[in-house]
Amino acid sequence: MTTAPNQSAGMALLEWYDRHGRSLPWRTRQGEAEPYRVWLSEIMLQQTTVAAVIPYFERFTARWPTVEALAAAEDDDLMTAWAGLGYYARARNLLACARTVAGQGFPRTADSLRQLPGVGAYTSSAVAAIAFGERVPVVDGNVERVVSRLIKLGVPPKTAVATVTEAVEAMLPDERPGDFAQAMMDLGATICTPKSPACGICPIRGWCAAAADGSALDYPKKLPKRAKKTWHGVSFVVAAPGGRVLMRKRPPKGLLGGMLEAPGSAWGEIPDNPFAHAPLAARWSEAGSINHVFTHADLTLSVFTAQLPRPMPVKGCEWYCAQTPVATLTRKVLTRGLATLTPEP
DNA sequence: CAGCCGTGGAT
DNA sequence: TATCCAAGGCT
Repeated sequence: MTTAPNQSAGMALLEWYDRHGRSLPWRTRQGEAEPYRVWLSEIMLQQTTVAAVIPYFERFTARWPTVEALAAAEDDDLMTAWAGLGYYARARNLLACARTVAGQGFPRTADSLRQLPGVGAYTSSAVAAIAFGERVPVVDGNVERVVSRLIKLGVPPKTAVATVTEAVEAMLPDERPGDFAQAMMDLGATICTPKSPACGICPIRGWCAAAADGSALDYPKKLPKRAKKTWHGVSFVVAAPGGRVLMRKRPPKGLLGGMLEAPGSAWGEIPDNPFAHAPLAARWSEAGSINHVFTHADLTLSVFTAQLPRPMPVKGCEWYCAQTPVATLTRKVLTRGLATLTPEP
């Protein structure tokens, strides 16, 4: 029989964190971190790996060193800087949030942070704990997994938020709530991993019911996964001299909201007449197709391409530099189309 | 509240 | 290739 997670486990975890915690660009060595950097990193890290975030974080903080600087950014510049990172609603919320906070500083409690756009239960508590030292439980995916194993939680953690939160509160030390939150996440990221947990070197295995009977891989219990849709569509890559390419801006909300794309059809059933969706009359070349995986759908786009002698006005579209940062899907389409126009030897 | 919302890396 | 999944939030 193991001891249920308690404050001693929390303190053991803090000692481990002091020796083995990761060094990351948004972390400071001692004391409270800059709220701006903590908030920015937490938004970027939503459902996004540390490795993917780091270069974006470095670029953002170099270009916009303060929340006031970020608040003064143009919408298009912000979206362009975010291009490739995904979940673009985060970028729109980021800017709205910065403009709300600029000049008066961030709210300093989880409850007040929670009112900001794009800041939910996790992010509000994480920023409050890490940047302002509020003693609140922080529950992310890592913590859900760690706790599921500690107490052998028999249901998916999303369906037992109160139980998970109570377990974290039971462990929460009196001091250093921010370090404790980051320690839990580091433990989940480096020791208590999804597929190969290193229970043998875990600093809190003495409190872990799953480690005690070798059942860590049975947790967390998973929700049944839902079926994916398959979408089809057509895209048209139109090039003009000077490295120009024709694009349009997607509607501000929804999938890839506010991002640039090559003109073409809506996505769904296979279009019966692809050229009905062409932005203009031209001699089209087939450029093959590209595949793209969204969280909830697989997309296949047939790409057609044409070269114009010069840029000309097209309703609903504008001409852009082909190197403009765009969402990954659009980058795939442009690359495919432009490669067909200028084939490699 | 279950579905929507990106992407890239690991296995 | 298929699948999972990574510091979630919104509706």
